[in-house]
Amino acid sequence: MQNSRLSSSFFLSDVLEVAPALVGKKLVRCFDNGEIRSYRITETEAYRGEEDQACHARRGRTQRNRIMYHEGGVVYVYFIYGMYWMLNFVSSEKDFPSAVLIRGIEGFDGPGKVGRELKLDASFYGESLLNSKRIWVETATGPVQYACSPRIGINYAGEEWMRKPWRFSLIRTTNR
DNA sequence: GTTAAGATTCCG
DNA sequence: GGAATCTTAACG
Repeated sequence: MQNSRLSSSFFLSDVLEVAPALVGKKLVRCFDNGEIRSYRITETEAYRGEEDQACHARRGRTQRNRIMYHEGGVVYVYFIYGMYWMLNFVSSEKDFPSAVLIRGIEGFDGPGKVGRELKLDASFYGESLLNSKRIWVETATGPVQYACSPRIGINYAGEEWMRKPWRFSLIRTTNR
């Protein structure tokens, strides 16, 4: 139980398996002052391949998205709207660009709030979830139910891609 | 070198 | 509905 950090094989699967599987897992963050907090992941979104018009890799490899072509298990962060750091976990095999956007963690609903709470910055770009001392993901026990729905904020991607039900939200049943 | 737009959130 | 705010990408 101490050593329940998710391993490489978890992140090497297709992003459409990894994204829903992350719902309900525990995101652990060790801050610079030594404080450790863990949060249950409540909402994720999948971005999959160059053909996905909502994905940052839709125009091929660039300076910003190059980490998406890395094999699964590393962090992809980027700054947007001049205010927010978005947290993503790269998945799948090397050279297939895909990532899971962490849209919500327990108590912090919304990708911008997640980044702010976790005090993310550019230094997390490419951080490995497999051996980082600052951020990683742990397994959680018990059954998890989630709902699928269309992704948010991707109007530019076109009808076909806007419709994909690639957002995964935790459903609370008994608790609360 | 310059410019336009974005996986959002908060406030009015 | 609009502002906040800055990086990236797409020009030239």
